Amino acid sequence: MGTVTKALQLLNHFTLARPRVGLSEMARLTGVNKATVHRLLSELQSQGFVEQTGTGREYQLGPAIIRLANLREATVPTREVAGLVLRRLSNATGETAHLSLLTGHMLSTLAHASSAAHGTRVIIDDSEPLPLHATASGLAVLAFSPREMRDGVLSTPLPLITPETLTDPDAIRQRLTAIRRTGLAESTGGFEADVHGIAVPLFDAARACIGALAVAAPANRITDALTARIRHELTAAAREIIAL
Amino acid sequence: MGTVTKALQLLNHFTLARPRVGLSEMARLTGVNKATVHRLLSELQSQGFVEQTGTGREYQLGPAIIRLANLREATVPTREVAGLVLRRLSNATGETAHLSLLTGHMLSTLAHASSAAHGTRVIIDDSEPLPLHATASGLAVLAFSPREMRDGVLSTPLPLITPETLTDPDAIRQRLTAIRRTGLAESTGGFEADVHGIAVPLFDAARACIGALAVAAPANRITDALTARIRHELTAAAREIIAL
DNA sequence: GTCTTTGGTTCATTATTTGAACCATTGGTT
DNA sequence: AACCAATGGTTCAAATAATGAACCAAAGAC
Repeated sequence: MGTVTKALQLLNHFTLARPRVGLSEMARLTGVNKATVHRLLSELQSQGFVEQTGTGREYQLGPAIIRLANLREATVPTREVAGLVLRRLSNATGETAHLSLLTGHMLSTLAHASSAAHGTRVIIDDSEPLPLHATASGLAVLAFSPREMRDGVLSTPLPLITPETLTDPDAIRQRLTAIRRTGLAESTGGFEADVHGIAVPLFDAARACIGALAVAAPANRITDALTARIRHELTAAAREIIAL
Repeated sequence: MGTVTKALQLLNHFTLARPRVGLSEMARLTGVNKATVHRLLSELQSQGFVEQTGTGREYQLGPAIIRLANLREATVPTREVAGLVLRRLSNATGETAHLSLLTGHMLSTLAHASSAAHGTRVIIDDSEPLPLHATASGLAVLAFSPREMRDGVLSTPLPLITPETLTDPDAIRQRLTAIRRTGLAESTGGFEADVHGIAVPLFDAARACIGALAVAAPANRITDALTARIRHELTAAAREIIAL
């Protein structure tokens, strides 16, 4: 694994629940030598990708990321375009819709929209990475990704996120062939308990799978009629997205 | 220079004016070998920090940056807090205020606010990096940074951005000692023609200079009364910011 | 006061990065 | 249609930078 990759992966250990991470803790989390972590963090810090808090102890994400995000938004207005589609999709289904793109071996949620149709709804956290094996979106992407990628993901141990998470590689492969047949992925409670997700894959101009569009609903609200409606709206919305 | 730093610096060559960059062009822009650039971009791509457009030619900033920015905003609400102060500052002065933080050898603008008091106003682009030698904010930071940093910046050739840009290291050093005395930096037209900037440095809990707070006004509107007002409001606002 | 953990540094060993030269492909020019 | 000059991408020996065990000093915890 390249040094750059290693450095960038450090950033993935900052989460909502753990926004600040100390040097030793980061070494423990990543299994990388402390000296190495220190050098990588120093380089990230010198470029503003992380910064040290207050009196200089723990590390947290830095301001350079904000600047680059502003630039990305200004030049690649995916999010704006996606916003329109997502709002329509969430209104049409009465549920929460989100669009997530492949970044490394996980999905980054680009944008989401939820409907006011019900008092309860699924909440999406745009800053939380989605695992490929435990979400409908992830399965959709996995199903339509190149074989090497699939093998890469399924050959590493798959974390159990909820008691319902599918972690058996063979069982997942079976699911994936079914998904390839239908073009639709579904998953219940594999990432968040009581959440049912339905997702379709998204492709770029070179026909490579780059992400997924999904609708998530509270599991108890799921009926055949609702899934049928969601499936229909999803495929329609996906066609719109393709015309980026 | 470390490999990670080199990779991260590639990202700085994406700008509003040049959002997509090809492999050869990036090699030319950075002076790095094409093969090296290719490997670095591949690593950045594998983590979603850049992506290739459409049929796979040029590179552009990737979606992972958006996810991290969301996370940074959610966990380090600097921008929200800064927004309040900036709005007050811009209202009090009738001009445009912005807060920028040091990232590497440049400043990243975290947030800005402008006033509706006049028909003309300075426009701030949050995605544009500010050079240290050509802006009031940059001079403020430079003046209060450690000597090694100052020497590092002033020993490399300083680009002429407008005809007015100060590029002579000795002249700049003189300005910096004056700035250290007053605690205030001013600059006219060094970065954008007809823009007058006034800035104060910001420090973290360890008393290290981490950025600057600034007010920018059209040069033709500048009077002694206005600069006095801006200076007063700036120092007041800076005190608020310190209490992050 | 001692013990443990923290952030950070050192330096010989090791593995990765580097770049000149090299393809294959595309798009423009004559 | 032949040619030329770009492009994105690849190869491999040589050079360089990354690595990690051991080591500090400082700060909490007990």
